[in-house]
Amino acid sequence: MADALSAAFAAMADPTRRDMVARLADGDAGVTELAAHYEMSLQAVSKHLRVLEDAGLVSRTREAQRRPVHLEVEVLDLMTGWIERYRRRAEERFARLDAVLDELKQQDAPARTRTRRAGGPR
Amino acid sequence: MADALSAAFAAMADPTRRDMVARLADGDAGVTELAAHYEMSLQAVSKHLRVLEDAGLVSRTREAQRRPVHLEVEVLDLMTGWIERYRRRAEERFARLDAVLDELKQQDAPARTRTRRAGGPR
DNA sequence: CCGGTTATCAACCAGATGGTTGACAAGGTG
DNA sequence: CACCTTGTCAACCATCTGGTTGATAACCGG
Repeated sequence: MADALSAAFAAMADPTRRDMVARLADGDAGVTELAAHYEMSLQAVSKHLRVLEDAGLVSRTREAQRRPVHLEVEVLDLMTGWIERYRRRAEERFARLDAVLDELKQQDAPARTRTRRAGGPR
Repeated sequence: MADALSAAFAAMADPTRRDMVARLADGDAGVTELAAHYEMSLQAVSKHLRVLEDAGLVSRTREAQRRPVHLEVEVLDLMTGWIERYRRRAEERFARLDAVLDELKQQDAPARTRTRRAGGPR
């Protein structure tokens, strides 16, 4: 998997793991405590948590024999940061495109002097 | 896969597909045009685009024989929306926790009257 | 009409993923 | 100590994923 973003997105691609993240947002929880909400073995839940941990989305602070799972928000920020970056680029482009279209419309309406074969902009 | 979020996150979990999204943010592009940037067969690129399309991240507006690929930002918003929602919950919780700790510190310092066995708030 | 460009479909393959069961380690509590 | 709770490790299995190659479809230029 290598890069952090791939691991993070992959971790969030599973509904069970997203639900775990949602629950952990409201407070730390033990593995068994989490497992109570899902119809799968404790081992499966443990594996899901390992995936989240490897992605850096979660940490297990060992506290005596309890190993409460804790949500880490930094990687969440990494994801939204990436997405927002390119979302913004796309939107700036749309804005520019609209500007050009407006300009064309204004140039086109008054007079149509340039030789222009069938079908204007496309 | 079923739900939209799972498909979206899964689509973004691949570095090649994220790179495609990044490029498409700067403008629509054809399959071959995109494929030029990757060391893989055209078919593989086509499959990646299909994944993005199935996730709703991309659309193919058929325009004569050209089938330019176009980035759709709505699903990106869906993802950031989900993440930000729970990120906010976690942060509100941290804020509340800090408040409680501050309160405890102030109560604790002057006098320690309540019977309290080892390990206060869990 | 023939050939080139562009893109998809189909079959196949190796490796990752999500689940199972069984065994076991580590920490309190009777 | 014996035991129960909590959690992980290991092996196994079915399915999904990301890539390949080969064949085929759709469209345009000469």
